Amino acid sequence: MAYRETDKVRQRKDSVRRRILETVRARLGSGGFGEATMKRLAREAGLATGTLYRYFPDRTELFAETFRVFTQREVDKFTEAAHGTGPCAQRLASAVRTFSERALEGHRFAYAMIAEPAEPEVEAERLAYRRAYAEVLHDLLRDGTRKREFVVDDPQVAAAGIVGAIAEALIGPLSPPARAGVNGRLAPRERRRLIESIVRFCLRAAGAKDRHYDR
Amino acid sequence: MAYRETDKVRQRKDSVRRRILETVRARLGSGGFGEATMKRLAREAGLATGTLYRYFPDRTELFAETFRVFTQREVDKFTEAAHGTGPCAQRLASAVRTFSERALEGHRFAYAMIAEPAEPEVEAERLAYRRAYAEVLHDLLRDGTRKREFVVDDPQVAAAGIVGAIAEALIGPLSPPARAGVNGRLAPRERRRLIESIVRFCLRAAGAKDRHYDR
Amino acid sequence: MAYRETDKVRQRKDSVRRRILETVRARLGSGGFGEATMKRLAREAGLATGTLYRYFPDRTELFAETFRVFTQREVDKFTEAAHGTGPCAQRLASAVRTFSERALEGHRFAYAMIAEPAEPEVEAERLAYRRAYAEVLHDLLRDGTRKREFVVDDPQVAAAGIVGAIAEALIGPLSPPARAGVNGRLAPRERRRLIESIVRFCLRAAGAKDRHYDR
Amino acid sequence: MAYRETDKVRQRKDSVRRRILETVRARLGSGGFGEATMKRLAREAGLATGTLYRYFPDRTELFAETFRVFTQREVDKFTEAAHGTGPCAQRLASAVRTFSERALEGHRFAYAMIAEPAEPEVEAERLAYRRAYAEVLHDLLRDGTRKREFVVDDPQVAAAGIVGAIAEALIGPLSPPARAGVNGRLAPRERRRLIESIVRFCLRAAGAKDRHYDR
DNA sequence: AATGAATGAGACTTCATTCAT
DNA sequence: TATGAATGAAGTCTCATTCAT
Repeated sequence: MAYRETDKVRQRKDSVRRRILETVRARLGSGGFGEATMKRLAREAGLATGTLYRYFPDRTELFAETFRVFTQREVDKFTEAAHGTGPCAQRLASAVRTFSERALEGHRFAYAMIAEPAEPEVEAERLAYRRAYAEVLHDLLRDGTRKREFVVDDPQVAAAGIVGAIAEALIGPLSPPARAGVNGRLAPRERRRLIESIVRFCLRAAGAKDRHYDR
Repeated sequence: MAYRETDKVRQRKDSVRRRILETVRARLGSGGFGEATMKRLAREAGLATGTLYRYFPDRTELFAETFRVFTQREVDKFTEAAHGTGPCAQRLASAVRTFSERALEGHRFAYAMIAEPAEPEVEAERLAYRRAYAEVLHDLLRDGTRKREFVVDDPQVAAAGIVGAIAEALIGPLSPPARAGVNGRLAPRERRRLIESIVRFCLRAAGAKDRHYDR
Repeated sequence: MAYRETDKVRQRKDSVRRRILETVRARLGSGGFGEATMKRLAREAGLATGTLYRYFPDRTELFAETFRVFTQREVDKFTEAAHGTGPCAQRLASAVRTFSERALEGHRFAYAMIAEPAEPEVEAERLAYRRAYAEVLHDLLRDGTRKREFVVDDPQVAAAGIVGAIAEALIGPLSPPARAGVNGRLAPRERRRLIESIVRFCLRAAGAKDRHYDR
Repeated sequence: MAYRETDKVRQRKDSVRRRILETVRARLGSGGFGEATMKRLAREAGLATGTLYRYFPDRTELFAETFRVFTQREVDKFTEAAHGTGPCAQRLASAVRTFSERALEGHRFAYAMIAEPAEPEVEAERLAYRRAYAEVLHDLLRDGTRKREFVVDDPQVAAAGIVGAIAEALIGPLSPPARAGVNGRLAPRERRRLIESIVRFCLRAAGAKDRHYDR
């Protein structure tokens, strides 16, 4: 019986690949690049070192691909939230909430995605990540300005500013650990309050007339 | 006579120490942690590797101290700008300008100070750095709110948001390279315009009634 | 019918085996041992890595067998040329020409066969290769000496010397690239001239009275 | 007391460098490139791995430098022998003896120097090595031909041929182990006889009229 | 019988740190 | 006190070999 790349094999390969990417994400999310050695990643994925190299040509590309995959996922959610049909302020509020909630989940990973300097290939992915967010916001802000729902001088600056504001408010020193409970996580109640604070801040920064789009 | 000699020696040691810290700053400012090897830092400071260890116990502490020293310097300037006697909006504008200008100067260094994940000791310094900024802003925002010059729901969130907004708008994808001229630097005109955009964004985010504190 | 099936299978296996050996030869002939990884060889033979191990127990034995097979082929040609019925000098000239021409064809492969140090098992094959040539020459030189056509003090040394002289003159620095035309190959005219120079050198080294056995 | 590269330190460094090169030579001389790993070389030189990299930028350059150093030494001796004032045949005999004796000492090392394919940088050194020998011989053969002491058709081919003949006769299968005594070395008596056989072969190959330049 | 995914030892190289001079 | 030579642990990556499919 000749060897065939059966469905089973292909599924298994896909699953291994996903497992590797998920492992990288987890490690970046708790220790940053410094701790993400190939050997350690392999061990944590339950594989041999060499196996990583069957799926990705080198360490750089492994990280770049991780960024690509998870960026896409995040940006999709974000875009979906921002592209509703309701009032712009409502859509902005929804987008900010989405971003915030997902970032609070993947704390340090979002951090690594947004901030951690790395090799040029990775920087390129990071750039795409930030830009994707900024662009979605940019469109939303311009739309809102046209419709007189927002007052924004420079939509590009405002878009970047909102992204940065959320990130900083979420992962900066004010919230965790400063506001964190045990094990560095916010209690659900605190967390909701923090997010709504951020939402209001962003709405105000966008010059939204109506800032009452509470859930 | 003996103690005079001692004095001279101390001065010399201080000077070497400052030189080392300045070298670290310069290197972080053009290459990040990755390129900041002890050997290279020593060479760039005109010293031998071993000499660095006479001034700092290890690499971690060298970076931590660098952060400490330059954080203090930056925060001092920032505080000075924020602590004037004029209207709060004017003081906020001035503080934002100060932060922005200094960050644009020391681009990558500010980046490293704000963003680059590192060992816990360094993270602690970074935390202090961000917190120092946030606290100055926090005070200013509360002051402004009391005086009815600002409208802010949660001063802590707003403070962090403003810090993040500035950082993102400055070092995010919007500015260099997207807005950059040749060699990655903004032309003075563009640069002024960018900073004023950021100032207006922050004033609005603070709910400032009067947003016309142009220079 | 069963045994016919078996026959067909055997033929197929032989054909695969030959294909593998030919692939090894080709790779050694253009890249040496360094580039001859099992994976690459498998790919170039149109097989999977594992399949190589069904035909040869390990890498060492694969190379050893390659040497064995091609050595035999070369030595056969050489022996045929040396074993004619004409004058010894003529036969020597013919043998030298044969060796030279074949070596110039399979440049790097001959090189690998003659020179490249390797594991003991391969060295053993290489030894056989060199010895086979030397023995054929040895017989010819003794024959010629008895018939007073040659003057040779020590036929063993002379035989080895002639083998070495040919090899060196062909693959040493004198010929390619020093004498080579484009793409490292001698023009046919130059090539003929080089070979005839070598022939004359060998004839003289054998003390041949008559050295005019030009083609 | 400021640090100064004292003579003692410099001498020590020179000595370490020589020790490393000698270690490489020894290892190439008994195992070839395959066994010459950086770790093993370091251990055999009594150093740490990293120390090798203080003296040579990488493995390739370490080998290239080894070749350079020992090539020069060998070629110097060879040239000295060939450049006497006596009859050409005598000088050829002397040069051949020199080459042979030294090659018999450093058996496999000479082999590695002459034959083992390696990275381009090493190949370049090897080329220089062979060419240096060939050139010295080439000059001698031309000189002898002018003075009617030699009869040679193509001095380049003859020069290469003589180099190859010596190498093959010495390190080929005929001599060790075939002719070797215990531990792969020739007895002094056998050794002298072998060398004189080679000398006579070379003299005849050069068409020397007088072939009696025994020691 | 054939496949190629997986393995893991081992190669080269870097670099923070120590210590004799 | 300053130097920089030496160290060796640890990182990335390769590749011969095994084995479930």
